[in-house]
Amino acid sequence: MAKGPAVATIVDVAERAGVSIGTVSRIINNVGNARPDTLHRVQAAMEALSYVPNHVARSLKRQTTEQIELVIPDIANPVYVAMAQAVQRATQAEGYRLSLISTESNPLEELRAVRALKQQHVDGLIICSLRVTDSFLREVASVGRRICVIGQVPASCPVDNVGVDSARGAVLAVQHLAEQGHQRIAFINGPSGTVPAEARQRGYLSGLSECRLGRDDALVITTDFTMTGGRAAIDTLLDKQTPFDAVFCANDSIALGAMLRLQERGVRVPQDVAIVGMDDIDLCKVTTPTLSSISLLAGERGRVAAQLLLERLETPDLAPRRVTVTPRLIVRGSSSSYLIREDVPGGNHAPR
Amino acid sequence: MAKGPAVATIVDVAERAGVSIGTVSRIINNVGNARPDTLHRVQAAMEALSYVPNHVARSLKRQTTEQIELVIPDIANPVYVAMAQAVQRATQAEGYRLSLISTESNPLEELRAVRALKQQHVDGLIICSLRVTDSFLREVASVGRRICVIGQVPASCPVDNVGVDSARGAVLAVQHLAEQGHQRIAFINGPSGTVPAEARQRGYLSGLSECRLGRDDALVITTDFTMTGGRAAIDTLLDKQTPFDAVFCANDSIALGAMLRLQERGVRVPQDVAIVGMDDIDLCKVTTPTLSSISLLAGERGRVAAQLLLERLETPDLAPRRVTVTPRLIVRGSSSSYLIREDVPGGNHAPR
DNA sequence: TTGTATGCGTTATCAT
DNA sequence: ATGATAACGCATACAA
Repeated sequence: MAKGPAVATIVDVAERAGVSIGTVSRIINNVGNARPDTLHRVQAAMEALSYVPNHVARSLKRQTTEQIELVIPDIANPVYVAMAQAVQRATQAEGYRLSLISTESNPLEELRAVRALKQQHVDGLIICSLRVTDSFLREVASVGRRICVIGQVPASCPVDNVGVDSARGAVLAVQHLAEQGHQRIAFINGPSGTVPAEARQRGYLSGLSECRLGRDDALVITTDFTMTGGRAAIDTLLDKQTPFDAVFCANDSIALGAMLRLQERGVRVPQDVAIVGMDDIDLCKVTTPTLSSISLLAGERGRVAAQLLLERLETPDLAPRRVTVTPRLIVRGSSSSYLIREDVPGGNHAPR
Repeated sequence: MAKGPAVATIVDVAERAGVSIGTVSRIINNVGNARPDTLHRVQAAMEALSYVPNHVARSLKRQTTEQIELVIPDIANPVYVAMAQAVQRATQAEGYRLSLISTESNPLEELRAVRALKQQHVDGLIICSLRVTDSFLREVASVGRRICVIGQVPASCPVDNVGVDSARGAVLAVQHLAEQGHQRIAFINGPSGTVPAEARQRGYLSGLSECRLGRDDALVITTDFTMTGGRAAIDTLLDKQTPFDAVFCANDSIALGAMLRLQERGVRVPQDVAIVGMDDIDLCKVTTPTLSSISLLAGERGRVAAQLLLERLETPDLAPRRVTVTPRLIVRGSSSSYLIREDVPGGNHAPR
């Protein structure tokens, strides 16, 4: 199925130009010298036949595809989009083509991607996985070193990886809210069982104790990592009648949904309830009020991952390296009445 | 640079199993029959060497990569993401791998993508281009038929393509607003010069005349296809002091920005000003109020494009086909006070 | 049922 | 400076 059309090969060019294929090949890759007239004849032949080198054959011979694959869990998530853009910039600059695969968190798709590397389909692989299972790691290990994992991998797994201390990020959020004078800080988390959700919960709790705030399980809600999830969580929280004066959300989608729902139900943000999200997606900058968030530096992680992979492709027997980036707090209107919105001159947030 | 590591080939397997490479190959592709014991020996050898077929060599021999490439202008735009997801589903179901390229509207990148097809890198190509230039079309034509263009291509270009009548969509928006009793309908358009912007402007104008509404150039603003653009446009409009009771925005990002800015400046949506956007991105469903929009059926277009391409790969000498989808009006809260929000039970939009 | 040999389109190593 | 030829790893037509 799906054979390509007949197309000129290097043999055709050589024939038409009346030279050997060796000569043509040398000219294509401009290695060695060619006499001006043969050069000219060959170029004319290439033009006439509109010859273009077959990349598959070239890859087979050179044992290199000049292609890198990036695997992300969900292309609909702006965080991974930012990551992809950073990776693309970095790899493209080095002359590699980047192909992007979105697995929709389907482990089978992740496997397919790793197999593409085994099959020499691509030179290297950057994979961002939410659930780093043992079988996944075994697969990764089996595939050699031309891989870089974005996410948490156990120290025992000798593979390049770049992670982020998201628990630390959660601590930052809680600290910030506490500093603003909030005492009862709710936490809307994603589905338990995923690595990110666990880490954020840990961070939330240790943030509370660092700030000497009491823990109240009624303030912790688990939901989906979506705006709809955030809306629902606020309804649950409000209907519980448990008072709260701030919410930390495990990602920005939740936070956005939560903020909208609070406003719909007549709760003012940030005056009545302050909100901090996590991921720092672009949308944070344009809502009313703008949304404070913990940046997990998705773009930065992508950039670093690309760099690690590119270095490894150059020098395959480097020792495995592991990089961890530190989250940053981005304060905006949803957690600070004193803040003028950063992007729109003459914003609408008057001091308290 | 970047050679792959040494890995078992079919020769190694044959040697270890004590059979010929022909036999191994036949077993791999389970064609013909093999005696149980040889089958077993070969499988054992493959296991032991953890053999995996080299996809590049296979592609060269079979003249097929089983890979399709999708080229979109901007991966940060939810519309293209929806399109990509649809294409991915369709191609994956047929056993093709999809690799996604985002050109950031860089014509050079589009060229690179088309060249990948020429180089037999991929079996087929779906490309969604904003500015369909002559040189682009020449390139496309030169590459054979294994391509499907999403967007407007002149009838003279014999290539599969799927388009959408976005002018018609704009008419729908204006008609709807007029039916709601609005008389002075502003239009916030994207940068002039792009094909989509031109079409939407045409549609807006013919919508006005169809509804016997006067045209007022003061009500037409040109800006970026972004939320920030929408915000700025509203400021311009409001400061002009030209009255208006509705806004049609050339895409949803603009519409979202416009709605937020109106609300910030104390204008109620939809009571004071109604809004209709275009593209129907997911975000429309979760704002307050929800945003009416014209769906351009991005997913549908992706699905159809994939189908066209797959059919062509099966049957290369089909005549070129061209499909045009018809936009749909999606009424939500931003243009209808009577509407209860569709996604949240007990929404907050009381009848007028 | 299995083995042998040739070619897919390039590149690279030899001679010339 | 150029030509001939052997790989790259796999699939297949043909022979055994």
